[in-house]
Amino acid sequence: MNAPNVPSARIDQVMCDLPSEKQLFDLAELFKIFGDSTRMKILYALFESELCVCEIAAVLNMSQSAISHQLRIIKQSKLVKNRRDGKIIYYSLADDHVKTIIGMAAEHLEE
Amino acid sequence: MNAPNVPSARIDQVMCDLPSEKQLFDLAELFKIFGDSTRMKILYALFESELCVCEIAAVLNMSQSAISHQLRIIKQSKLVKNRRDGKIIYYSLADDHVKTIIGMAAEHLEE
DNA sequence: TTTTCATATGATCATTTATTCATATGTTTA
DNA sequence: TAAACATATGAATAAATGATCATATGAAAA
Repeated sequence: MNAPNVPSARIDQVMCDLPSEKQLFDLAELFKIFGDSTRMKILYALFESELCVCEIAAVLNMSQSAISHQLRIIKQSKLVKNRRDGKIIYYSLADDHVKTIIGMAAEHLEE
Repeated sequence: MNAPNVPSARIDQVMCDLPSEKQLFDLAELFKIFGDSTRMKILYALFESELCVCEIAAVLNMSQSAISHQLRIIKQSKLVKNRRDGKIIYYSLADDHVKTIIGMAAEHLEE
């Protein structure tokens, strides 16, 4: 059940070239954000302009609560930021990384 | 509970600029691949060179079965390919998209 | 200050998912 | 052909996750 005829030196090599457990975990956590249709829709909606929670809920035709829960998750990853204007809270993309990352993935799918 | 003082025209605008339901779903499905530590480790291990299932299991210190199940999922997304050499099956990255996509995400985390 | 509106959040439930175990498939070697 | 090896796969289980409902918070308007 061990690796076959391969010198274990090669396995050690690959092993120690891996990023740290924490780095790998953080990366996976970040990608989890994109790995859900609802969150993907929210991010795409924000491509256009900043939107408040109500508007996002309207655009996705989902409940305010569901959107709010998802926004909380997305916010943790620092992919979006928000600002308050009275009782309304506007969300927007934090930077261009979102577009770039999604763009790369979209490219893969086109082939 | 509807969007506040915002003309619904803006909501319609954003709505119809969204990619199709299927495109959004496929994108999310692709990102799900990266959204798990084990699969992330497998992909990183394959950055170096092609590896057989046994080797990957050794590198990640996990069971052959667990790795095989995950490879099946990754293979569906066409991110990896494989070739058979006798009883050994070698897996490798299908193209450079994996590196690019992960690279972009890693950049986001570095800030 | 009471009401209303926009958003956030805790609990719950149903679904999805990752691993394990047992076993099947397919290839090589004795 | 039988035994050994590498990989794949189905069933089962525990843990994670997303939506809903009810309710809390916080700000503006009446």
